[in-house]
Amino acid sequence: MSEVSFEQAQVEAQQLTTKIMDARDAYYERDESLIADVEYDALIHRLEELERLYPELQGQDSPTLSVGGSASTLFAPVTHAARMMSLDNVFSEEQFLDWAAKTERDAGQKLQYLCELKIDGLAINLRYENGTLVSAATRGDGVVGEDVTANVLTIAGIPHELAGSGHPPLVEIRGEIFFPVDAFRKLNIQLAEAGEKVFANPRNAASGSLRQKDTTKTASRPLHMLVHGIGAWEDAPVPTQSQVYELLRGWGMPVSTHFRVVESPEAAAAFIAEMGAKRESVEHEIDGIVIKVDDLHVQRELGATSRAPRWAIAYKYPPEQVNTKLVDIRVSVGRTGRATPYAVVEPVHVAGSTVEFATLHNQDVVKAKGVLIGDTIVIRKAGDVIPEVLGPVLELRDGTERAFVMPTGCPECGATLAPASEGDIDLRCPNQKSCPAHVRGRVEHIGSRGGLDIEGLGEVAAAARTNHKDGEQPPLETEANLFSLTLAELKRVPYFVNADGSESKNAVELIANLELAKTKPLWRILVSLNIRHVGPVAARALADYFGSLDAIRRASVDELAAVDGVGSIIAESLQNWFEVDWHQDIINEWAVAGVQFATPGHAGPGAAAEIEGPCSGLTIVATGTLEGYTRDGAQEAIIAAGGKPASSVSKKTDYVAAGPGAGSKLAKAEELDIPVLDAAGFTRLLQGGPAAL
DNA sequence: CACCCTCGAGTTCA
DNA sequence: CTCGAGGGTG
Repeated sequence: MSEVSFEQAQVEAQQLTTKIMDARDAYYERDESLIADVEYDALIHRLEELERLYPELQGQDSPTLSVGGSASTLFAPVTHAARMMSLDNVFSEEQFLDWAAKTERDAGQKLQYLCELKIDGLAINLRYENGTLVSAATRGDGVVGEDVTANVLTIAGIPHELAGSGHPPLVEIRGEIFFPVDAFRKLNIQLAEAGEKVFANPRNAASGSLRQKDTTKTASRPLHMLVHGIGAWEDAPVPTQSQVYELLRGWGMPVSTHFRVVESPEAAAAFIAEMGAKRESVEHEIDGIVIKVDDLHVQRELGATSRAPRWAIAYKYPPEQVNTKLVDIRVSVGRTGRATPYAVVEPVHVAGSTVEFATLHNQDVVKAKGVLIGDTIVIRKAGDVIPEVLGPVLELRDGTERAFVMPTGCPECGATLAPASEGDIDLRCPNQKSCPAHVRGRVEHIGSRGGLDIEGLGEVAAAARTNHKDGEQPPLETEANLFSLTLAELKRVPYFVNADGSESKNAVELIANLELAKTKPLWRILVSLNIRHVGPVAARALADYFGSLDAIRRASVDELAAVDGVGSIIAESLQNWFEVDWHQDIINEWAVAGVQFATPGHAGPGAAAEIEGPCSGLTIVATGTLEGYTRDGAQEAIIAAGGKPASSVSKKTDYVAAGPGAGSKLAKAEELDIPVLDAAGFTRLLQGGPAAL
C-alpha cells in the first residue's frame, strides 16, 4: 500500500471515481447494473484506501463520502435545473501550469483567469425565479440534491428577494455555505460544556447546522454563504465571470472579496502561493484555490466532461489534518534521560511528507489526548513541520483498543524511572553515566551544530555502548575517551569499516575532525559538556566573561549569576555539575587529549570585551534562506558587527532579515511593524549600520 | 510579583 | 516549530 506513489495514487483514484460514478448513475438513474455489487464495493474500498494514504485526493464530492444511501429521508429531493458539476484537481504548480497550457491550446488564445478561494464548506444551489428565492438545495449527487430551503432562509446575508430590477425568469446561483472558524471553536466549547458531541471540523459543523429538522436551531448558528458561480441562466448579460460576480453583488448576493482576475497562468500561480501563505488568516477554512477562465464565451466553447467543466480547475493545498491508525505507543530516552512516549502510526502523507512517528511528550499528555493503542487518530503538522497527535476518532472505536501504560523501567538500561524532583510529571532514567540512551544523546549533542559541529559523530554516538561487534568493547564507554579515540577503536563500528576490512574514509576524516575540534572556541567546549541549562547562548556569555573553564569552576554562585543571562538556577547547575567525579574525569581526559579549555589572550574574569561595530546595540533576527549566508553564518556575522542575534521576533527586535522560506517570524515582523531586510539590505546593515540602509 | 522576552530541549523528515 | 521555564524588568 505505502509503495504507491502520490502520482500513481492520483491516477488510480481518478479512474476509480469515474468507474464508481458511472456505475452509480446507471443504477440510480437508469436502474441498471453495470457491475456486480461485490465489485462495486471493492472499488469503493480501494478508493478509501488511497484517500487514507493521500487525503488530499478526497474531494468534497468523492463517492466515498456519500456511499450507503446518503439520500436523507428528512429532506425532499430537488432536481437541479443545471447539473452541479464538480471540479478536477491539481496538486502542484507544475500540474496547474500544464492544465493552463492545454486549456489555452484548446481555446486557441491567451486567457485571463479568475482566481478565488475554494471554501471548505457545503455547496448550495439557490434557485431564484423573477428575483425571488424559491428553493435552496444541497449538491447531492450533482443531479438531485436535498431541499433545505426552510433552513437556508434563516441564514443572514442570503436575500429572499434580489435587489434591483431586471432579474431573469430563472437563475441558479451557486455558492458555499460555511461556518466561520472562530465561531466554530466557540460552538464546540459550548457543545462540550453541555456534554454534547462536538464537530470534527467547520465543514461538518456547517453541514450539521444546515440539516437540522428544527430551523430555529439553524437560525441560531452563524452560518455564512459566499457565491462562486451560476447554474442555469439563459443569456447572462455580461461577457465575463468576474462581471457576473459584480452583477450578483449588485443584486445583494454575498460575493467574496478575495477573488482576483489575472492576465496569465503565472500570475494565477502567484495568487496560489500568496494565499497559501495566509490561508490561516481568512475567516473560513480554505482547502484550495479555484481558477476559472474568466471569459464566459470561451467557457461555453470549452464545455465540460461528464463530471467537470474544462474551463475551471481546483488547486488543492496539502491538508493540515489527516487520519491514520495508532499502531503503538513506545518510549524513548533522550540525553537528559527523560522518558518520552511517542506514537507509532501507519505511515501517512501529510503536508508534503510521510509521517511515521509523533511525540506524545509524557504520560499526562497521552491521557489528556485520550488516545488508545489501535485507535484511528487525527494528525497534523504543527507549523507544517512537526507531526502532532490531535486526538482519537471516537466513532471508529471497536473495543479492541487498549490503553497505554507507562513502563516503570528504562527501555534501554532497565533502571527504574523516577521523577527528577517531587511533583515532576516527567520520568527520567537515573543512570546518567552508563545508560546507552544517555551516552548516545550526549555524544550526539557534542557533534551537533550548536556544539562542536563534528560530522560523522552521530554514527559513533549510535554505537556507543551498543551495536559493537561480538565480544569487543564499544568504541566509547562515555564521552570521556572521545578525544583519545583511535582508528582501531573506531573500526569496531561497522560503519567505519570497508568491505575489505580496512578503515573507511569517514573514519579517517572523523579522527581529523576531532583533532580540529580540540581548539574550537571555549563556548563550544562548554556546550559539549552537557551541563543542564547551558546552551549556546549561556555558554557564550560565560566564556566571554570568564575566559577559561578553570575560572568558571572556581567562581561562586553569586559571581556566576553576575553574568548577564545567567541566574541562580544556571549557576547552581554549573556548580553541581563540577562536583560529580565522572564529570571531572571527562575534563581531565579531554585535557590530556589536548582540548583547549581557555580562550587564548583572555585576561580573566570580567574582561569580556564588547564588540564595537556598525550594529552595536541592535537586535537582529535572521530567518529564511539569506543568500550568501548559512544559518549560523548569519548569526556570527551579526555578532561580528556588534549586534545581538535573537531567535524570536518581539517588540525589542530592531531589524528582521528575511530570505525566501521565511515563515511566522516574517509575519510577526509585519505585525509589529519592524523593518524587514532582504539579503542585500542585511549585508548593508552589517557593513554600515542603519545609516547605510 | 506579574509580566515579556529568550533560551533550552525535544522533535520529524528529506 | 512549540513548549515550558529561566531571567530580567517595571
